[in-house]
Amino acid sequence: MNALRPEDRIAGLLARRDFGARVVLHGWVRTKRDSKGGFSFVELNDGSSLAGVQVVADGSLENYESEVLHLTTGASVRVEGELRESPGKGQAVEVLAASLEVLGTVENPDTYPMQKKRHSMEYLREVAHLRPRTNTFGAVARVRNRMARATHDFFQSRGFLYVNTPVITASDCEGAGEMFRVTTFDLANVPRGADGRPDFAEDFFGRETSLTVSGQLEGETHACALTNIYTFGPTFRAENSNTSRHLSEFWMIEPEMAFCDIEGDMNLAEEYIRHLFRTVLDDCPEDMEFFGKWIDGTVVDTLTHIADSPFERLTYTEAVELLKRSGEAFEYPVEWGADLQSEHERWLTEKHVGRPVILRDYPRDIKAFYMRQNDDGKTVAAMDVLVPRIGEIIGGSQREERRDVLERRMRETGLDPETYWWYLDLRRYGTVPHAGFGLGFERAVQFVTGLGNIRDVIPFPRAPKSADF
RNA sequence: UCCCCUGUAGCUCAAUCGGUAGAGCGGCGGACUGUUAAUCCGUAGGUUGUUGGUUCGAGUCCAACCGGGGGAGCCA
Repeated sequence: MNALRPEDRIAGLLARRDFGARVVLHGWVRTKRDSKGGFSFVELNDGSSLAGVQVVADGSLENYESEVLHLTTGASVRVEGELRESPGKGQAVEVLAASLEVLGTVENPDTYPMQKKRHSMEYLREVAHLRPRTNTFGAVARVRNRMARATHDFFQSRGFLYVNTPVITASDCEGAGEMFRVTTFDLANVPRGADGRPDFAEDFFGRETSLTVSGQLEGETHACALTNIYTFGPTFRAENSNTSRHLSEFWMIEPEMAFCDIEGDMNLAEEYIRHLFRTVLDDCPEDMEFFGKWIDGTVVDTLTHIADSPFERLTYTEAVELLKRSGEAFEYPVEWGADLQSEHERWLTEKHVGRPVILRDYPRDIKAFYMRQNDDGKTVAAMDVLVPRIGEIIGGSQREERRDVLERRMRETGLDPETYWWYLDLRRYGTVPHAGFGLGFERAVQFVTGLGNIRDVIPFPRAPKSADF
């Protein structure tokens, strides 16, 4: 029994018109409609497309009374039959079963969590092992997959090397939030030094280690040798964030380009996002139409619009001026030097321009140490891509390539240059201007699908107090 | 972590002022029909999140805890 080929899957079958052909198909029952007139309609889905195929099972099947009539949503079957033009509405083709083998019944139909009805997203999250069997989560899985492939296509076609940066890191401060510790210590009996603190020299790696919050610093090492690279891997943040757009474990794409400045960084970010949207619109029209109909009526138009038009670009300073002049009654005042609040970002993307906005040149005091100092002495060459509804989808910057400036900045922000010796070496030996950014993959999927909660665009969401499955 | 809302049947929800726990969907049984979220009739299904408190009496009021949602902060 080999893996099914695309042409043997339901999506392939639905495209065929060679009526009369003998076909074999496999899938899970979505609905069944019986006719005591002697036959049943069994709708099968195998995840290859949103649409399923209607199987006509008539009373002549030897197991019609004993098995077919008792099929319920969720049962798995193998069908052999004939491809026919469908006389019914809603589908062009159907399969008249010559045999219908039940591979797996649903043991307790009254408590099977997936019913032939709409379920709430909150409920489906509690049955994450079965939710991919729904229309919504099947569509999310296909779109997510297509976006992952589009990511590799985009960077590969531009000569970027895919680099795998470590998941376990010893960088104790990457400037991006709380980290999950990695240890093999028996937590009930942690070795301690004379000062009473855990003695990490005794731990597995002989030092304190954590799960990565970003592959950027390691990515820079390869950009400073191979020129253009990107990472695409899991990222972990132990922040106690309870929102619809944060996860404790998420996937991030981080390109890093040598011989590239902040302008090039923004150009690439914009191209990349538009490539993602265009690809999904072109290749997943059925799933996108579904999201438009059931999740968010505006997604298709919004994506089309964004794919076809340039992003708005503003400096942080210009954005602050706009916000101050907006006449909007914000809960938090807008002040140069302070981070923009959610309400400010939303006003900019949703009300002011109505599409993505790239903000650049932020005050250096609210940004990370590695961002390149601008000549004004006050700002750094940082950029954020903000989109309506989600907010920040990309954060990036031109990196500080001047060793003395970088080292000074590290000291100012309380970091010990010693621990970043290898990062500083990149500036010591053949330093080059370089830039990069990080895109939150789930936020991109969330934006594309229109789903309201980021926990519904990753198969098994991890969030504070939530690591089921 | 903070603010607000919320937890009742497998699911989505109702239950007036504190007074016998209800419906739709789903399941099961039947009827009917080339059906499409099929339709119609019948039927089973409950420790009202947990613990404690107030009360003659608590799904309802109070407290703590646990879970869920929305918003904020942190960020991608």
